[in-house]
Amino acid sequence: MQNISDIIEEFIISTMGGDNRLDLSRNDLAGYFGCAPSQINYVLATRFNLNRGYIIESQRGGGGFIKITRIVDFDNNYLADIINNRLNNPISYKDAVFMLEDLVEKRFLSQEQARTLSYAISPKAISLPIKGEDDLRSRILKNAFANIIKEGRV
Amino acid sequence: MQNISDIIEEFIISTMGGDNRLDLSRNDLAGYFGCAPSQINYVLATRFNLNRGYIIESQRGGGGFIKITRIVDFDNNYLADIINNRLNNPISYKDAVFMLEDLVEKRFLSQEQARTLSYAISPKAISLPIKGEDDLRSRILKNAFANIIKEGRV
DNA sequence: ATAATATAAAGGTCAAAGAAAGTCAAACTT
DNA sequence: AAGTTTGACTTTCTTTGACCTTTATATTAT
Repeated sequence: MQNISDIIEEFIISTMGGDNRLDLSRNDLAGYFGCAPSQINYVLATRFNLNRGYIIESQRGGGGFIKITRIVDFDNNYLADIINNRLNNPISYKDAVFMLEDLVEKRFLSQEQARTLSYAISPKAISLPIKGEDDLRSRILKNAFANIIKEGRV
Repeated sequence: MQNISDIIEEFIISTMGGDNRLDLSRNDLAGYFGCAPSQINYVLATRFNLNRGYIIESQRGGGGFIKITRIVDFDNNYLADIINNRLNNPISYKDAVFMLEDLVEKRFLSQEQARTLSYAISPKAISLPIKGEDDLRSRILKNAFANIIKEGRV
């Protein structure tokens, strides 16, 4: 049986229009899917976070809302942030795959590059006898990105 | 009497459709055959591993699954031979680069795939605090090649 | 009319429980 | 000896619920 989080994720993505934004009510959405409201937070935290190229804003109280925005613009800042910040920390396989997909959409990587890298950093490929797989993964990606920048091509 | 592992193996193979893929639930399958769940892992590890031309993906937790994919034409593929033989042993960076170039020349890899992989397996990317860099390198390539062959059929 | 207070209407957090799959070594077969 | 079977323990991911914080609106007091 498929889990609810995946279903909610799909729903959000398919509901998000061409403007890459979506306003929603946490309680309504939870009601619609018959789940606990905090489940929505779980989905947002695991699927619509920065690694995946999303920003969440929200407001509490009467008339409260949750706003999801897909980051569309790709510039040196975005890339620098990835290389200098996010990839200086360990990264899980799942997060890394979403990061790669995000970078394909933003035209920094080709599909082929992203796929090839995803094979190279999969748990099957790099699982270690010691702790540190997520750390190794970010080093591999960091090095690959640096070289791809050096190539100076799309 | 045939052992249960063989029976499960046959079941999996015969259940796998023309698309050479199968999604299964470890617990359900174990329940169906009245064996320990870990028996399924044993069957997968001994019969559906990379050396035999299969790729396993899985997820834990609610809605978890195990996905088996058969790499078609695995047996008569030059890459597959490399996977089965050379890449079961450690490989240095230099040797790996030669191997990649060779595979590009023989048209098993694109330039871009080879370049991307060379970034991922460079000493800078994967140097380890412990011994084992060359071993890690062959595992990365092995996994990447297997997945690239798998792509090729689609 | 204004300021202070109360109430209701959101969303947020966190930890415990649940649901899978993974690991590993001991025991068992052949 | 090699291959198989089992089960206890671990890890990962998801779901739920109790409790918390913030904000808007309604009510009350001055």
